[in-house]
Amino acid sequence: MSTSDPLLFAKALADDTRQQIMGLCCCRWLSVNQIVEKTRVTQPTVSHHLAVLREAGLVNTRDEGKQTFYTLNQDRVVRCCGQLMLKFAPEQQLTVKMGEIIEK
Amino acid sequence: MSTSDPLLFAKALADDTRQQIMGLCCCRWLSVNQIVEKTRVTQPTVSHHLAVLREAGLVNTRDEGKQTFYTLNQDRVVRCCGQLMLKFAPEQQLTVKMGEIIEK
DNA sequence: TTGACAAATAGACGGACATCTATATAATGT
DNA sequence: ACATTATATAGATGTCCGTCTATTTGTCAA
Repeated sequence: MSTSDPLLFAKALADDTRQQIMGLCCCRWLSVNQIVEKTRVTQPTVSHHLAVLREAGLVNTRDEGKQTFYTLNQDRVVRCCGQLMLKFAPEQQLTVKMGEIIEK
Repeated sequence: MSTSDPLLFAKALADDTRQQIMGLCCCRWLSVNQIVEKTRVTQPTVSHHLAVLREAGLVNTRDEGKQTFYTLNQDRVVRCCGQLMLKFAPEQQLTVKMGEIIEK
């Protein structure tokens, strides 16, 4: 799962519900049911989206009894974005520009 | 075109042909026909993909007589990736990690 | 072991989209 | 004006994918 395929990454992000789930799982662990409660889709649909995110390496999982908890893999987000920028913005002064973006 | 919508950005990237076109237009200006020659799809298909990239602000255009030249908007790639990281990797030390990614 | 709950899987369905052919629009040269 | 070339647009078609219902798998408690 260390190969950061830009296409796989982009496809995983290319859905509204999935980005919503990513936002929910950012900085915290949530069970599938907790995610279902916070979205407008059914449990199987959430499971489906979590599978897509898992295959893209974008979430970490932790089993606990009957429940499975998910959290966003922030490190992977950074590495995938980094890959994208290396590929599609090779002429840019990345460290400088990133500094600007982070500050404002 | 300054609103960097993460979903629009991801959808624009979520296609193999489109990423291929982005790679071709990276660091140089190409006419539509030149792009067609370097891909395996027809001219209308290339025009369609260029329209998607244009609507996402990912390409710049220059008209010259009959031809239209396209080039990748690297600055926007950086800003969109920056937005994604701010949204989905808020706990990461971005400047540090980006440094690591750029070096290796 | 049975019942209840959590999550994953299977299968169906509808809409979104990538691609094509055909045609329109626009610019240039004869 | 007409022919030619470059690009965009229209419309059709097939495939992918997001969503649902129904069911299965797995875990825990009584």
